Amino acid sequence: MAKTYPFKDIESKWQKWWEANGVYHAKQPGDTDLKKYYGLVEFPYPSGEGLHVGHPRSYTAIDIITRKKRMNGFNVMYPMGWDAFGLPAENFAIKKKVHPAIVTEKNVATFKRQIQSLGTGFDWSREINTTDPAYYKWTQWMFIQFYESWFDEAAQKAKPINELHIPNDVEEQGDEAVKNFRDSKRMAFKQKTTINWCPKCKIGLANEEAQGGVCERCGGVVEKREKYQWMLRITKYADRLIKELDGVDYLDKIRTQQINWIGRSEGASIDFIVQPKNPFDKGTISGGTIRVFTTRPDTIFGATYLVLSPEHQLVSQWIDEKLIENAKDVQKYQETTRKKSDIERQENKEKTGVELKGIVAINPANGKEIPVWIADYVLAGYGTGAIMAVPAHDERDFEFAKKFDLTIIKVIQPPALDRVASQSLLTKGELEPIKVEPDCFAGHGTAINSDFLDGLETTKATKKIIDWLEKNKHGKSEVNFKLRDWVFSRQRYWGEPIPMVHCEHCGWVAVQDSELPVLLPEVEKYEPTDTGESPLAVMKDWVKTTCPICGIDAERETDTMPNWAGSSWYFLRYCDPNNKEEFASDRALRYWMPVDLYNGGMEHTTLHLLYSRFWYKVLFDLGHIPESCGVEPYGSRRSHAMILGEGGVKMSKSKGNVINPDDVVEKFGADVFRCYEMFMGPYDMDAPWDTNGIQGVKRFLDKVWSLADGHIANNQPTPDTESDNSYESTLHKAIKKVGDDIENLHFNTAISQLMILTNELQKADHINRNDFESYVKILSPFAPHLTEEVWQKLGYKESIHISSWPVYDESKLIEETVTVAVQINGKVRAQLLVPTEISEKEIIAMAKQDGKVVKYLENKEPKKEIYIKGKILNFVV
RNA sequence: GGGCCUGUGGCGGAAUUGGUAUACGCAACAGACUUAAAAUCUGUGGCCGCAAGGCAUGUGGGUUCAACUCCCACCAGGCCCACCA
Repeated sequence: MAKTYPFKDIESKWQKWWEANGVYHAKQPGDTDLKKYYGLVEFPYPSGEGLHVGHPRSYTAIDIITRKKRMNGFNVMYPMGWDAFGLPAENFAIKKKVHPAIVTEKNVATFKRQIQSLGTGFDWSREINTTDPAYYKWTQWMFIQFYESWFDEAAQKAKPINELHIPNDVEEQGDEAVKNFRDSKRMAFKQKTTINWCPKCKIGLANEEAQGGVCERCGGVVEKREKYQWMLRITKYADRLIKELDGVDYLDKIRTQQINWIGRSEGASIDFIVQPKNPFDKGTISGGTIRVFTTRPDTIFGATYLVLSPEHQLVSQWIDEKLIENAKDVQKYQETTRKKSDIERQENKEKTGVELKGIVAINPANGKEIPVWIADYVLAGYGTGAIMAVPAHDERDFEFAKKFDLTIIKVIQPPALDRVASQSLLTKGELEPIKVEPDCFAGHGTAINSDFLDGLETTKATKKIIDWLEKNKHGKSEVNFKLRDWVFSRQRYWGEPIPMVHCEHCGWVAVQDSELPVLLPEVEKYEPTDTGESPLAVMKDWVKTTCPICGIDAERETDTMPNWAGSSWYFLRYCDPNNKEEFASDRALRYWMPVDLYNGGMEHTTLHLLYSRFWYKVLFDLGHIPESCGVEPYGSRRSHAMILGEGGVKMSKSKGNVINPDDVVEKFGADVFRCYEMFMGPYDMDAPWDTNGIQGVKRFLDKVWSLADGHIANNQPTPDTESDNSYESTLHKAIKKVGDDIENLHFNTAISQLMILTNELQKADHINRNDFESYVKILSPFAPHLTEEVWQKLGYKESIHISSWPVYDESKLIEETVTVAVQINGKVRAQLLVPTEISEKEIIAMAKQDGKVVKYLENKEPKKEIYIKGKILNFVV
């Protein structure tokens, strides 16, 4: 009587029925009194490769959770859409001369067909696409909100630019000064930054196209080039992006990765006065001040030289002022650094540098004159782009000092020794403590002695020296971040046009709201131009426009937005996807936000997750998101893992081990596919694909099918309530465990419990109708098609997926008898089958009668008797 | 170099607060049905040993009546960041 689950006849039938009946369509506030549940998976980039078997793993996982929530009585929203701007479509367009929009449309159709064949309960009435002008209109509108706002440090929030107070001295300098002041504060601003430039292809590359410092297209080495780019001031939110994580439930590793990426470090900025070395010039020409950042100001007595990054502004300035004696060497070094690729920097960490001859810096603490160098181990982009080198307490400085034979002064201060660097240097025996000689303080103002910090532990010493620096105006305490501002320009075609106009007279001006969206024009060539400008730059008709303020001829911005733009706010659009007046109504946002559960890959933890949190906070601060939604968009964040090829290696075309979801669905059906992906291992861990493993899951569902078949065949018309059944405790245990496991994303153990229950039910000669229905219900999130078919065969006209989740009976979880293991000195020696409620006294007495126990006790009286109810009885002799 | 994670049978993996290690599934073996095979069903199964018993959760220590679980040190593998002062 073995029957195979006939998925081919069943699955597409129910998929159509569900869609036609709107089973998964979420109701808007006002149409329902139910509480909401918003489950979200990262929307895919519809690549030409089609769906990967990794996609369904997370789609199914969140599908299972949202199905259960719906059965628990929530108004569930589980939407899906397309993050469809991006490089692959554009590169394909360049190669094959097909419009990216056409390629994208085709890919979306494929993805949608594939996802729909899986029976995932997405609300397709809310489908969105980032390349749809009706969508990117709002992406552009939001960019303008960034442009029209500034960050108020005191209030720690973004505010409209017209609330920016203009200081009197700026106001006195006239309109131009006021305008510049405003522009310098905007959340979106244009700035010169370095981009990756491929000299062979003559194009600017995105970071992801220039991985490892090599051009993705030609394999050539990528150079750095300076270009004006639109930037978003995410660094202003660095503190809040860390602090406000406290209010959300993120997986620990996601939280720490975000915090590390932002990279907050506390320390001090210290000013070193620079002077010409020649004593005759002293006092006549001033070299200015070099500001450095350090996390260890307490080691200042060991600072024996300064290092600037080769790109440091002051270097060129000094050359112009003819202060540098070896200007030629210095310029040569600057040039080599500029040409150095990231690869070279990474592979060769050998220290290089050039001394700036002709100038010296004064250590403000002890007044000593120290040399100034430039070296590429100091990064222009971090801190002030300059450091005080303390070779005795920093390994990099130490290496550098050894190589160029610079002074190394060990600060005699025990607390400094706890630093890993100095410790390892000391144990290597390479460092002899050197006491600073008193005569080197001579001549330079407010010098103090290094005894100043003696005996203080690091934190106290740091505080004391900062106080001293502040009092004497040599520096101040400062916090620095690794996080950089967000480079928002791309010289590409397939992205949202940045809605800005440049006017000779008014400067940069935002396009008026009524003119949005700024549509992507049709172009003939998708290649970026030789000058590194966007392909849009050659569209003279499109570029030419008039200034929204003064009306004279003006030009459009030709750069487009990065991929990350559309995905920074898509979860807001789902709340109200067809709204033509706003990106979403207040009412819809108040009801749906924040997202209850957001799932995505670890690879998006640092970029997408951070960007979208930032984007949301700015909109929130500006009042575009209701207060009641809170400052964070995602209430909880979880992460899926990868599905590997057979044998545990990454799936790739070149290895030929790619599994196509279509083939799996064709051969086994969607329910088997879903259950298999949930059963293969813990959800948050990588798991290899196993063709045999899927066979086992198929057997399981076949078993369920024939069980149901048998049950329905001798189905009673009315529900019976017979309750003396052997499977009962297993059933109630399963209701509890499957429910708990779903909430905790432990899908693999939920399925194993369902297998155990199925095996048990198979042995039973009679199953009560109520019990059988509970069984089908708890299976339904995993195998939605099969269970729907069974459900309707049981006579129901409504979907099983809107039925209610069964409740387990606590009293039925407890079995009447249990097996207790009896241990002697922690080793199991006997098993006793006893009534669950047996008392400690009784079981001890019983155990002592047991032959094996008697043997191992060897007539000795136990020193200790430990009984853990229903589990273990341990005799210690 | 820094951060995070993982080591349990032939394989994927279970083990809720420390309480019978190896659930569930795969593969394997034996049997039933069949002319035969597939499918299905029943059974066996950590390792050594005839057995009694002993040894087993990467390695070595520790805490405990009791450790996959907690602590310390180490080894192996993976991922991310990487000259971040």
